[in-house]
Amino acid sequence: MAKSSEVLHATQVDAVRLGGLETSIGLHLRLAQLRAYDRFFDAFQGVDLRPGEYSVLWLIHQNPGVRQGQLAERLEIKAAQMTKMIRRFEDQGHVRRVIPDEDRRAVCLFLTEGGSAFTLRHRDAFFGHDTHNHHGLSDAEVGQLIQLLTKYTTPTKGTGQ
Amino acid sequence: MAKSSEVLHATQVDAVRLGGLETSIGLHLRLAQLRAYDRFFDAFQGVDLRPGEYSVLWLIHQNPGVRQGQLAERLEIKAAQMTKMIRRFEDQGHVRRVIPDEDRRAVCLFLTEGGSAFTLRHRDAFFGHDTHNHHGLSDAEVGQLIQLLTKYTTPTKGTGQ
DNA sequence: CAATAGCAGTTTCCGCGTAAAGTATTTTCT
DNA sequence: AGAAAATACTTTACGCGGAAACTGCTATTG
Repeated sequence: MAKSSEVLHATQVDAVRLGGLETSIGLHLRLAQLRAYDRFFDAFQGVDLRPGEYSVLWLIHQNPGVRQGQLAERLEIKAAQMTKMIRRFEDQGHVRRVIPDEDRRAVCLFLTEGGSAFTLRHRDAFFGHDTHNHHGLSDAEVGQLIQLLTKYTTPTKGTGQ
Repeated sequence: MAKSSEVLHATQVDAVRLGGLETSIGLHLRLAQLRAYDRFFDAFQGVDLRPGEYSVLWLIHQNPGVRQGQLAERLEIKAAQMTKMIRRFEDQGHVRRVIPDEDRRAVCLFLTEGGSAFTLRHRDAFFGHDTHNHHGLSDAEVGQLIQLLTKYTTPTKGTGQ
């Protein structure tokens, strides 16, 4: 019965005619990103953290004193969203905000001791789920995929074809 | 001055040490999807439509009478979200909902005349932005990218790695 | 054929992500 | 130096997207 329902299930999905949508990069990107999310949450079960949040913690760990705006720009997170995220991290005791004397508009970010421990504790969960064990893709394929995504994201202006 | 600020700008972004994040598929997928969104909105200037919404209209156009659940499953849109989207389309006069006698729980979807015209009118904007003119990627690269994304999204279970 | 389980879709509630406006500080221009 | 512009972030308001609970209909089961 499980089998027959699965077959029926597959039949229904395949029954939808895509009419050209099957070659839509946008749709494939969406579906791929949903998988990436699933895998992240599998690796971070019960931790209540999102991929973007771990990325921010990791970058602060790698760049102590980095400014919010630099992280926002690099990760293409909007400034408003970054403010809220950092506020949450501050409330959780993971991140410390420092207003530098050199420019009192800016905010420099540091991990607390607890935040650093947290970040390192989940390092393998994050990079393991994403950098290694790429769920069916060989290392070469991962390299190719990243290269193609980068090319799609950053159209070559000067050196391009 | 524009030039010097651009240089400074680039310097700041490059100053962020990624520490392994540069090979994160998840991050690259996010950045690529943001570009796909940008390009869609460029192509649909002033139309107030999102990629997922056009996809749904297109699939209804290709599959008159298709059920909400089938679209939701194929596009991995949650049922709750699909309900709201279809409601909006109905309010705009693009889509007609029909409860079939064969199963009065279900909802079958049809484009109205206006909805069909709307969908066809923007067909090139959608497929042009996404299927052709892939912003720096050759046709072969697009094929490769889609193949890799598909493989990432749907890990081969039976045939193994 | 009534009771139970399952299904298709809807409603409610909540949080994230964004745009736009606001605040405080620094830089530029004259 | 003082006015204007730019910068770095914050606040506010709003819509989308998701989880969970709910409604109404259909299929199963004893």
